[in-house]
Amino acid sequence: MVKTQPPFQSVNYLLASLPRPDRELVGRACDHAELPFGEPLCHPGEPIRLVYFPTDSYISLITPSGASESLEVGMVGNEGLFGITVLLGVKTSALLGLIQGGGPALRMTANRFKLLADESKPFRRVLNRYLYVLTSGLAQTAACSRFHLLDARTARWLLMTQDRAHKDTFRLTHEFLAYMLGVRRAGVTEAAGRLQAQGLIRYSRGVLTVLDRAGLEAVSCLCYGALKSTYQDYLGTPRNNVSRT
Amino acid sequence: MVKTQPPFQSVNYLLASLPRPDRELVGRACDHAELPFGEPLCHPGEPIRLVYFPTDSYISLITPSGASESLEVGMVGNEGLFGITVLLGVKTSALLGLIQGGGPALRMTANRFKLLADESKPFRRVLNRYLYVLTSGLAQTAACSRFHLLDARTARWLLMTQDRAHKDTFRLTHEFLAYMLGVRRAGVTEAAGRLQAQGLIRYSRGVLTVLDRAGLEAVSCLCYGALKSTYQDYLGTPRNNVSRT
DNA sequence: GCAAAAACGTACGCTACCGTACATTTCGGC
DNA sequence: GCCGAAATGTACGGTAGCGTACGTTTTTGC
Repeated sequence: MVKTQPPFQSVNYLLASLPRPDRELVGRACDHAELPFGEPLCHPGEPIRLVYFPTDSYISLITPSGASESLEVGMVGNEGLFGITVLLGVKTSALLGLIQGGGPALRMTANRFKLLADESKPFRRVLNRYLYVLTSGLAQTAACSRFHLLDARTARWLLMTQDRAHKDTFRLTHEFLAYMLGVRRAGVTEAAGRLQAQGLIRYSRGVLTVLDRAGLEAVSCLCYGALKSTYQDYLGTPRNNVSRT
Repeated sequence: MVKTQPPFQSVNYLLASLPRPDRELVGRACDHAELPFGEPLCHPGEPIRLVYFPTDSYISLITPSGASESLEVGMVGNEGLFGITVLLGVKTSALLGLIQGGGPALRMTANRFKLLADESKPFRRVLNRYLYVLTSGLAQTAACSRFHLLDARTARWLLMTQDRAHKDTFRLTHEFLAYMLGVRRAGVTEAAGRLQAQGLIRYSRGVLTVLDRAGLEAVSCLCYGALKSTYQDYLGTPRNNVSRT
């Protein structure tokens, strides 16, 4: 809502959806941060000192189940925020927050965040709903990673990432994607190879380009659409829309 | 070896952990219900009109990902409640609530619940923490069902169920367990057969008995212990303990 | 007491993915 | 322009669980 010469998507939807007074109240509590690509934002078990509202960055939420067992269970872009559990009075992260797309974000201290949530009813309302949506996503992801084939899951992941990257080219290695999906790197190479052979994507040495979104959606499991429409249902209503000043 | 007649675990830990005034305030809003075995408590998409605090019953939370794809992502016994999303102002269930162990529960209307949560700070505190714990469980389950072998998952499930059943014998068919774990019925038959051959359980036509808890814990994945200690961390502290009057 | 259904046992080919290993290509640093 | 590291390609035996089908046993309903 401030941001002087941002390249592109300099809005966080959660904040933008607030009525003006609340938006300004919350906005004043924020400062800007630049999230560096590939860095962990918060390790599991660590205290959450700051909450982040990505504007043109995005973060993976990863469950650290065991030594080599890891799985992405959620994704935070400019449609959400990192650190929502603070709303519940829990200032410890259960998940690993990994900066998946570097870029700008707004942030504030966890304490300030909690106070504002108590103070502003519209803010709290939006945060409650976001927490619900994120939680629904966890259940969806559980079923998805249990049942759906790698090609479909890969396609879904690429679509979700592109939505948050706001561009059709972004940094991504097979190794990293394998880590997110909880599969072998070699498995991702094969899946990605198939998608590329179908002309849906193109990639080379850590840079991936989406060529055919509709094609990816066809390959993807229905989880993509389901997650999107859940968000829409709870946070995309006219009442919460961005289109006001 | 255990109680025979009224095995009544007639306490709900969330309620019992409240300071006396709040406990009585909340208690007065409740009435008693008998949950019938095997019945759905709430279908996904349906409104949550009542929230339930099981005392000697338990409920499975199941994500309905697709036609034949289903997966249990959480379990509610007398350590929790069904309908926690009402706390977020969302009176729609995203999950299927299935009565897995019939028995008594306390309940109140969703509206009343929300009002009480706004009114009583200790109540809200406990509910917030419970929501956090349940959410952590979703992430854990996602990883578990992705990585762990069927024998381990079966053992974990049996342990978690026994904890909520408060007895070592309870109703359970292979068919139903397969539905929970998101695998074939035949697969469960094999896994359960192996556990039985090891002398850990005994079962016959829908009735299962746990013979060796320690043995089951050895077979189970670490998820069992992880979930339990997460609950303990956030809802089992002295401050929230039952041991006061 | 008998048919029908419920619960469980088992078998068999199949497939997606695993674990591991090794080769190849490209890029950045010097 | 060379070299090491990063990124990707590929291969191969192994396996857990799948889909399906068909038995067998026990319980239930009438």
